[in-house]
Amino acid sequence: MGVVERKEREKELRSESIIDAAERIFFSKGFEHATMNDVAEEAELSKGALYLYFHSKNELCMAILQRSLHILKEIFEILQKDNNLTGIEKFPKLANLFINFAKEHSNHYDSLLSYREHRENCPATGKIIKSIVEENKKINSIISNIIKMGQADKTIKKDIDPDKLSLTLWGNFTGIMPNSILSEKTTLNFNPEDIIKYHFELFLNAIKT
Amino acid sequence: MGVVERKEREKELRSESIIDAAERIFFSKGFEHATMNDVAEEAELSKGALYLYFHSKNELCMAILQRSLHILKEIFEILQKDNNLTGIEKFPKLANLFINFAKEHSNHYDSLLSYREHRENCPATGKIIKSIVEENKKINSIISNIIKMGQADKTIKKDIDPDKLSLTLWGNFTGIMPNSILSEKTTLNFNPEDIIKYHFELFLNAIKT
DNA sequence: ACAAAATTTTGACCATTGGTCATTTGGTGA
DNA sequence: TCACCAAATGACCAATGGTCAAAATTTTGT
Repeated sequence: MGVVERKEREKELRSESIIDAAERIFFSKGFEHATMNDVAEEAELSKGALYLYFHSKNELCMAILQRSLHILKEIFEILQKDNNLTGIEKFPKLANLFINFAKEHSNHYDSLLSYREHRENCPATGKIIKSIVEENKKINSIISNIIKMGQADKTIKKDIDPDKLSLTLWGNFTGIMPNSILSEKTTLNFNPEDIIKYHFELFLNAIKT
Repeated sequence: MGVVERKEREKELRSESIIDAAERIFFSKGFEHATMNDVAEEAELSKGALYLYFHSKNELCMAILQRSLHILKEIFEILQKDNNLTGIEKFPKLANLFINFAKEHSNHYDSLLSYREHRENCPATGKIIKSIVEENKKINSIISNIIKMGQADKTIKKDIDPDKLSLTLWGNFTGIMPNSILSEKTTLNFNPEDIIKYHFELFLNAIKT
C-alpha cells in the first residue's frame, strides 16, 4: 500500500511543475511584471494552490535560483572529473564554462544575480534556502578541488589557499559580469567576457608554478 | 530679476531634501517595506509632490545610488591625489578604502548592490541615470589612473591593461562582498574582507614589476 | 494694491496584486 | 455507500504605487 509514497511523489511532481510554470512566466514577463495569477494559470492551478507549495512569490523565485545553481554545478562537475587536464589547465576552463553558462542559460544566470532581491522573505530554515546553500557549497568545493588537484600535480603553487581562491573566483563570476551592465558599455567597449578572461589571465600568472 | 534662477535653486534644494528623506526612510525600513507615503511624510510633502520630482519609487532609489557612487568617488580621489605613494603602494589601499566604505557607509554600500533591482523603470535619458553612468566612469578612470601612475613610476608592469584591470577590480568590489552574503558564512568562515584582501594580494604578485 | 495667470501642491481616488481562508472537490478506506 | 481528509478553489482583503482634478500659493501685469 504505497499510497503515502505515491502522494509524496505527486506532491513533488506538482511542485516541480509549478517551478516550470514560474520559469516560463518569470523569464518571459520578468519577475516584477509577472503575477501569481499568471503563474497559477500557466501551472493550471488556482492561485491559492501555489501557496500550498511555496510561501511567497519570492520563495518561488528562489526555487528557480536553486535550479540555476544546480545547472552550473553539473557543468563544473564535468570539468572536475576530466582526467586529461592538469589543474592549471582546468583553471581558465572555469571561466569559459561560466561565460557559456551565462550565455546559454541567460535567464537562469539572471536569476542568480537576483539573489539579494528575493532572499529577504524566505525563511532560512526552509527546504529551498537550505538547498541553495548546499549547491553553493558544492560549487565552491568543486572549484577548490580543482585548485587542489593543480597543487597535487604541481601545476599550481603550493602556497595558494584553495578555499579563498575559490570564493574569490565565485565572487568574480557574480560581480564582473553584472557590473558590465551598470557601466552600460559606454565607458569602454570591452564586453564582460573579455574582462573575465583578462582576470583569469592575471590570476593564472599569479598561481602557476 | 533672478526669479527663475531662485526657483531653479529651490527646486534643486527640494529635490535634495526628498532624497534626504528617502535615505532616512529606505535605510531604516528597507526599500521594500518603505512606502512613498512614508517618504512624503518624512519630507513634509504630499505623496503627489514626490512624483513632481521623481518618476517612480525606483528612480528615487537610483538617486540614492548616485549619491553612493559620489561618496565612493570622493574617497578614491583622495588616494589618487596622494603624492607620497607609488602606484603599486596605492593598489592595496584601494581594497582598504572600499572595505571601509562598505563598513562606514553600509547603507549606501547596500544601495550600490541594488542597482539591477531598481534600474529597470528608470529612463536611460533621465538626469539621474546619466549622472550615475558619469560617476561610474569617473571611478573606473580613477582606478585606471592609479594603475597608469604605477606604470609611469615603474612599480607596475607595463603590459598590464589599466582599463581592463580597473573593470576587473570594480567587478570584484561589487561581486565578492555581496557574494559572501549568499554563502551565509556557513561554507567557510572567511569574512568578505579576508577574501578581498587575498584577491588583491594575488593581483599584486601578478602586476608588480 | 489687486486680480489674472502661472506654478506648485494636495489628497482623495484608482487599479493592481500578493496573500488569506472558508468552502468545495475528489480520492481513500471501511 | 458513507465518513474522512488532504488538496484545491476563488472570492475577498489590505496595502500601495501612481494619477489627476481641484486647491493653494506665488508671480506678473497694471
